[in-house]
Amino acid sequence: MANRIDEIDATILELLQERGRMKRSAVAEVVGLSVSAVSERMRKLEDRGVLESYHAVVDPKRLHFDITAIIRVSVDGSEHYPAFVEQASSMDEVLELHSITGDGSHVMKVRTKNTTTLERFLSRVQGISGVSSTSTSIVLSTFKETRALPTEPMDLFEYDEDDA
Amino acid sequence: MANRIDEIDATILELLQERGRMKRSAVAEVVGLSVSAVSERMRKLEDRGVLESYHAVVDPKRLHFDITAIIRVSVDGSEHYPAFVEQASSMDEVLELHSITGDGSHVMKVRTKNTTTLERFLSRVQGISGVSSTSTSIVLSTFKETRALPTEPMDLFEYDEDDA
DNA sequence: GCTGAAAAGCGGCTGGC
DNA sequence: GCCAGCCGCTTTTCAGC
Repeated sequence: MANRIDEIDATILELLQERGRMKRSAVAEVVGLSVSAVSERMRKLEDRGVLESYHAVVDPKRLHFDITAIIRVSVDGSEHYPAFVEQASSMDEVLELHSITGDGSHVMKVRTKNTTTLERFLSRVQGISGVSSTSTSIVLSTFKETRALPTEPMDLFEYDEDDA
Repeated sequence: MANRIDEIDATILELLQERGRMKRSAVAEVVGLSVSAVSERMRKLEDRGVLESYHAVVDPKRLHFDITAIIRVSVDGSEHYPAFVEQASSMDEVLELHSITGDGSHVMKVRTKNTTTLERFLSRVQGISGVSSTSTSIVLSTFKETRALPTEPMDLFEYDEDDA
C-alpha cells in the first residue's frame, strides 16, 4: 500500500525538475543505474502521478510581457465562486488562481504586456459578477520563480485522483 | 536587429510549454515542417533566450507538501533588502520571491508539508534582519497554476542578458 | 531557411538473473 | 528491481536548393 521514493528516485526527480528534457542515458549516468532501470523508474513515477508533467518555460521579457502583478480579489457570496473561478481561469493573463484565507477570497498571479493591458484586464475582472474589490501589487523584481520541490526519500500513500 | 517569432515559432512554443518533452518529430508533424527545420528553430529559440528552460513538475500532494501559502513580508530599510533576498531565496520552501508595490516590500509563495513546518519557516523568516512583519495567507484551493504565456507572432528586439 | 538522406544516439522491449 | 542486447525510432549533421 505505501509506496516509496528512495534515494535514487529523489535524485531523478531533482534532475528532471531542474532539466526537464534530460535524456534517460544522462540521468542513468548520474544515478549509476542502467538506462532501462531509469526508464522504468521514470515510468512508475509518472504512473503514480508523482511526475505530473513537463513544460518548457518561455522568458516573459523577450515576449514583451513586462508586467507581473499579484492581485487580491474579494468575491462576495460564495455562490459566486464557481463562476468567478471558471471565468478567471480561462483568461490567458492569469497564471495562477488560488482561494485563500485572510484579506480577500482569492489571489491571482497575472502577466500582461504593459500597464494598458493590465488596466483592461482589471476592468474585465471587476466586471465578473460577485467581484466587489481588487487590490493590485505590481511586481518590481522577481528573485526566484520555480515549482521545484525539495526531494528526499519518503513513503507515499495511495491517493485518489478525483481528490486532486 | 529585430528578430521575429512567426506563426510556426508561436506554435512550437505553445506545444513545448504544454508538453516539455515532446519529440521533435511530433512537433514537426503538427507544424508541417521537417524534423531538421523544427530542430533548428528550437535551437534558435533557445539561443535567443526565448525558450529559457525545461522542467518536470512534481505533484506536491503526493510528496506530502500539503500547505501552500502566500506571505507578504515587510522589510524595513532598503539596505536590508539584498541580504533578505539572498537568505529567503536560498530556502527550499520559497518557490517564488518578488519585490512589490503596495503593502509590504516583498511577497513569497511557499510550500511546506504541514502547519508545523510552516510555523518553523515563519520563525526563520521573521528572524532575518530587517523583517518587521509578515502576513500569511494559506491557500485553500488552487484552480490554476502555470507559467505558460500566450504566444502569437511578434517582433523581438535584442536584449542584454545582464539586464535580466 | 528548408529538405532529405546517412550516421549516430536514444528508447522500448525481452529474457535472464 | 536490475542488467544487457536487440531493433526501431529519433536526433544530428551535412549537402544541396
